[in-house]
Amino acid sequence: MNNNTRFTVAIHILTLLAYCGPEPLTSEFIAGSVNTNPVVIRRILANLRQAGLVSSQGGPGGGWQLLKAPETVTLRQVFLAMEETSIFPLHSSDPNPLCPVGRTIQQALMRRFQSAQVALEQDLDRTTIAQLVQNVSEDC
Amino acid sequence: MNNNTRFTVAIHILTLLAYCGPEPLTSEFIAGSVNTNPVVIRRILANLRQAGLVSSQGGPGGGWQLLKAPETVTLRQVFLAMEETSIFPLHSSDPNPLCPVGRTIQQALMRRFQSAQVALEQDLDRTTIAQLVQNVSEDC
DNA sequence: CTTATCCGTAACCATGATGGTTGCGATATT
DNA sequence: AATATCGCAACCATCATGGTTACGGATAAG
Repeated sequence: MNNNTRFTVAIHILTLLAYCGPEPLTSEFIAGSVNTNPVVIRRILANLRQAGLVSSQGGPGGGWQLLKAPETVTLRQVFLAMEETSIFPLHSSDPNPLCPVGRTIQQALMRRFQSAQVALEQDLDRTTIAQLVQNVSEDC
Repeated sequence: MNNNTRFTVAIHILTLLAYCGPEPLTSEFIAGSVNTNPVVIRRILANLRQAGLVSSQGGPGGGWQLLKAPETVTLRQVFLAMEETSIFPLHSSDPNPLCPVGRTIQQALMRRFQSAQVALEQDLDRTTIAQLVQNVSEDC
């Protein structure tokens, strides 16, 4: 499965935005919590903005804000905002079309993988950013 | 999510073994269907053997055979045999422990991701190698 | 209007994962 | 003995990923 941490960081960012209240947070501040470079944060936030989850504002006092109530943002929405392709990639080189299995396996797998991804997304849809904020607060 | 094709190739191999009947198939023959190098095939088959799904035999006339009826082998078993770590990796560098969110987010995420993975596996468990063989046959 | 912030984005780099390849020893069949 | 096949280590090219620098543009504060 995918080996990048963008989904994890995206959730982290949104949880932080929800936790720290309505004031805008700068990418530098967020990077301090995530422990990475501000540009990495902005790259991910660009996707979240494209998905309508956050807005950005330049200049002093600027930064990033949530556009939706944390109760209404599910992990599924975040997952989709990251534009991951498929959770399971197919063959790196196309299989042998002269083999009955090679000729047909990819189409069959695409259907199965799609089904699995739907199941995954349905589970992700059951968790909201608000719930994660709740978790953090409990831990204090 | 993970970006490797081992799961896909593993399913391909097992489907081929089930489709081509009980005679052993060589890694070279399998590689011809998958369109890759025999060593790549053997690497994946080593995992499947470790999981008790196939057996291997050296020497002329040797090769690989299924150890279980295709009706009893689900995609979940294949998935687990590949020993993928977690479908969603956590941060590459640990988040800031001085931040309330950074300090607690990983544990919360591990729980959520675990839940999502269970949902995924449950869906994978609904498909057997026999069903994939059926798909191939229909297509002929 | 000038200055200090802050975002937006391109470009580059180091690192690691992945798949492909070669080589050779071990094993089993004939 | 000869052949076919696995087992496995070693190496390599390619690519994805995250980190970093750099710089232009926009905006708020004074």
